[in-house]
Order: sequence, then C-alpha cells, then structure tokens
Amino acid sequence: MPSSEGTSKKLNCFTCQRRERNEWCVLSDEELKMLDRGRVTKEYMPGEVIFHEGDACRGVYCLEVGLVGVRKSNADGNSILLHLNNPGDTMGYRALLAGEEYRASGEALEPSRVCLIDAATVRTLLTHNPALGLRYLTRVSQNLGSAEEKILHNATFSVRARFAHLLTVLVDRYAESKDESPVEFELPLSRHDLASMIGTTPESMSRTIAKMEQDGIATFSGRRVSIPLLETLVQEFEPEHFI
Amino acid sequence: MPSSEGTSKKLNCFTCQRRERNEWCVLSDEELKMLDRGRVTKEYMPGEVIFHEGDACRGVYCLEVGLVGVRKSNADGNSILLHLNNPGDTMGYRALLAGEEYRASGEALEPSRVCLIDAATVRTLLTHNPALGLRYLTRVSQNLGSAEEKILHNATFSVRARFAHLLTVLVDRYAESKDESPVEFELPLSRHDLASMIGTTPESMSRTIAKMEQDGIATFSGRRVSIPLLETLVQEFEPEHFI
DNA sequence: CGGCACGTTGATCAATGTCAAGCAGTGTGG
DNA sequence: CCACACTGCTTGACATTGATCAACGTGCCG
Repeated sequence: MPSSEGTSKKLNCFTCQRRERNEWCVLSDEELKMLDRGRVTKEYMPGEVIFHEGDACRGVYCLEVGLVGVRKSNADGNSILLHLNNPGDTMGYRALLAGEEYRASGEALEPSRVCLIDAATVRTLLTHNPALGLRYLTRVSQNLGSAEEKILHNATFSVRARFAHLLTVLVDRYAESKDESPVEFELPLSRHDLASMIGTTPESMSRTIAKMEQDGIATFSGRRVSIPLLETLVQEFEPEHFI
Repeated sequence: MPSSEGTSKKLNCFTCQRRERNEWCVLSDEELKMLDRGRVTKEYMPGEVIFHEGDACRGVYCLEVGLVGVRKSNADGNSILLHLNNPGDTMGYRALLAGEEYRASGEALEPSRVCLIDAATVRTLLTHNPALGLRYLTRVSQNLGSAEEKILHNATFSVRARFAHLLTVLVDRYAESKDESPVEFELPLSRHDLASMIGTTPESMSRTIAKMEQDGIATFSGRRVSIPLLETLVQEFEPEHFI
C-alpha cells in the first residue's frame, strides 16, 4: 500500500501531512527547510530492519506510511516487542537524546515509508530552537511514565490480564469505531508478535486466546477479532472490587 | 545520621556539595539564587512519604542525605520498588517534565534530608536556561533506556537471575570496594523491599537467597552479604554459552 | 508477658514455559 | 498437477517456577 495519499511528485517536509502530529510542528519555515535538507526517505518491506540494536545512532526516523515494530532482545535470543509505531510517529530519538547507541531495533511490519533525519541536523535544530527540546522533554518523560507503568503491569498481572489490556490498546488504535457492539477489527500482528508484546510465548498466547473465546470475551478468526462487549474485556485487568 | 558534613549553620544551594552531581551544575550564580529561593528543606524518618502517587506535582526533590525508595503500586495493593535514590539524586522531575501527576511515591528508607524545589521555579529555570532542559533531556532519555531494559529483563529472566543482577547493582553502589574478594557489604533494603525490586514475593526471595547460599554464590547474614567471587554472580544472568 | 514486624520454612497449587506433534495454508520445483 | 518443504498456529503432555497459605522462630518494644 505505497503512497495512498502522496501522488505528490516531490515529497518533502513542508507538504508532509504527518508533521502536525509530531514534534516538528514547532519548527519555523526556516527550520523546516533545514529539516528537509537533512532528510533521506526510504521504503521498507515487512521484515526489513530500519535500525538495529547496538548500531550507532544515525538520527531520528519519521514514519510516513506503514507500521513499524520496535523490538529489543537479550543475549539468549529472547525478544520482546516494545512499541508499535504508526504514521506520524518518530523513532530513534531516545538514543539520540541520550547520546547512546540504539538499544532496540525497528522493523517494518507492513510496507512502510520512513524518513531519516540526520543526527547532526536534529542536534542543530535542538540547540537552535529550545521549544523543540522542551517538546521532546515532555514526550520522553511521558514515555518513561508508560515504561514504568509497564514494568509494574508485567510484574503484577497475569498473561491473560496483560493480553486483555493489550487488546484494548489495539482497539483504541486500530478499530474503526469502538462505540458499536460488537467491536470488530483486524489485528496488525501475528500471534508470535502478540506474545512478544506481553512477554510470553506463542503457545501461551494461543491458549489464552482459546480460553478467552470459551469465556465469551472475544472471538478470533485469524487476525480478525470481534469483541461483544468492551466492558467485559476491561474487567479482565481492572478488578472492580467495590463491594 | 543527620547532617554528617553540614555543620553549616545555614544550608543553601550554593554550599550544597551534591550540586556537582546533578542537573543544577549548569546553573549560573544568578540562577542558583533563584533555585535557592524556591527551596524548602525537610527531614524525613524511615517510612515517611515524601511525595505520593497521584498527587499533583509540587516540584523537584533533591536528596541531600539519606536513602529514598521510589515505589509504584496498582489497584490490588501490589507494589514494586522502581528506584533507589542516593544523596545528590533528584526525584519527581519526570512528573514535572511530562506535565503529569506523580505516578510513583517517594519514601524515606533511611533518615533523610530532602530539598523541594518549587515547580514554578524549575519551570522558570527551564525556559531561562536551555542547557538545563538539554541536561534533563539526556537524563530522562537514559532513564527511559534503563526502564526498557528492565522490561526485557523482567520478561525473560528468572527470579534468581534478576536477584543476581540486582545484587551486582547494589555492590556497585554500596560496597566500599568491589576489587577485593570476598566482596562484603551491607544491603540497604529489607527482604521485603529486595523482593519488590525484582517483582517477586518475600517468600520467593527468601528461598532464592537460601538456594544461592547453598550454591556458594554468596552468604547472607541479616543484611550483611559476602560474595566470594563476583564473577560467579555475574554468570547467573550472563550466560556464557560460547562453546 | 503479649503483641508485632520480620524472616524463614513447609506444603500445596496454579500459571506458565518447554518439548513435541500435527494441521492448514502457501509457495516451489519437478 | 503433485510432492515437498516451510511457516504460522494450535494442541497435548509434562516439568518447572513461583505464588499462596499457614506455621513458627526471633528480636524488639510497649
């Protein structure tokens, strides 16, 4: 699904629709010009790696079209899927801002178009426009909050509760409407990737799904999900022990 | 152990020894004056809460003396210990920078002296001195890296491996010297808190400790630990499967 | 003394990982 | 077109981990 909107012969940061949704929205025209000069756009097919854990930071990646998964793995070959990035999202900024190497890998999960903004350019923009830094400061601080939330979540919830939670997040992001019942939508992930998002195995994932179907929480057919009542799903991880 | 060094009759940000070790080191004299005006110092006994999860952010806390644990808990009453803060460390900046409420609580684990820098003051300093913002940007980005590391770590390692890892971290921070064998030092935490740092129960903690003693990894007597060989401890979480 | 927090230990059980097999769908080469 | 391999998913059997519940010892403090 390349270039659904961009029949634009010349793609650039000025005409980029996504810009309103990310940090670059604070840039002046002058700075946008600089951003555009520091940009290299590339297309990736599913499975292709955009940046790799351990690599020196090349800059900030800006997703224009597609879906990108951010993975992190340890020495034993285990890995987890930390984030899903949608069009408009930026990636790789953590490494740049921390002055480190990438500590996770970015991999296209759908055909994607990604712009790389050169590290030197981003650094120049950061010193040039303090508002950009503050913007990132807010963003990274919120990310840190979410990450710490996730640590607690993983430590104290069961696989089933974590999956229920993940499902509601996916509904929020990928379902057309979450107001009608049943809510139906297409999972953007394989079973394996679903499992690695909640830190479990594909086998446990499969069993959890089967059990939740039995309990009438949701029905699964391939990647198609139907949830009769969102409320029941939410109760899986929000115990309403108000007696 | 109050005021081990500060027989200074008048405690302030200029004479504060800790300042060199945190973000405030980038401030000018003028700005330091502002910092000092926005400061309120308070002492806490073990168990006392310094800031509380869910509270509106009052500012940034600066630990001068003592030890503070940062806890996060969920609706069911489970909780984990996210960080340990030592003199010179600052706390609560995540909430301020994200523009959120505190999402964790700070609790004195030892008698502590803590300065609170008023939120408005910090915000003024941030807009006034971009270097401070960049400093925090680096800091928070590194924290985010550690948090994501921890997510992977918790998801893929056993309780024993996680505890071994925690022990090496504690050795780094609290042992006099880690070059002599055996390494000996005093744990700054109760069994319960050790457990909540790696997301397990005190019972499992106890058993893990017992088993590691049997295996000759370390000996425990109350809070006193002795580690014959650091290398063997490290191997508990760094499998050297180079065959 | 009695109560209480802390730590340990035992017994038990549920949750989850591991290993192995099988099945459906898909593409490939003969 | 078929045989084959391959991948993703599911299922079963089993082992292991770790949580839970309960009991008990120890030291501390009123």
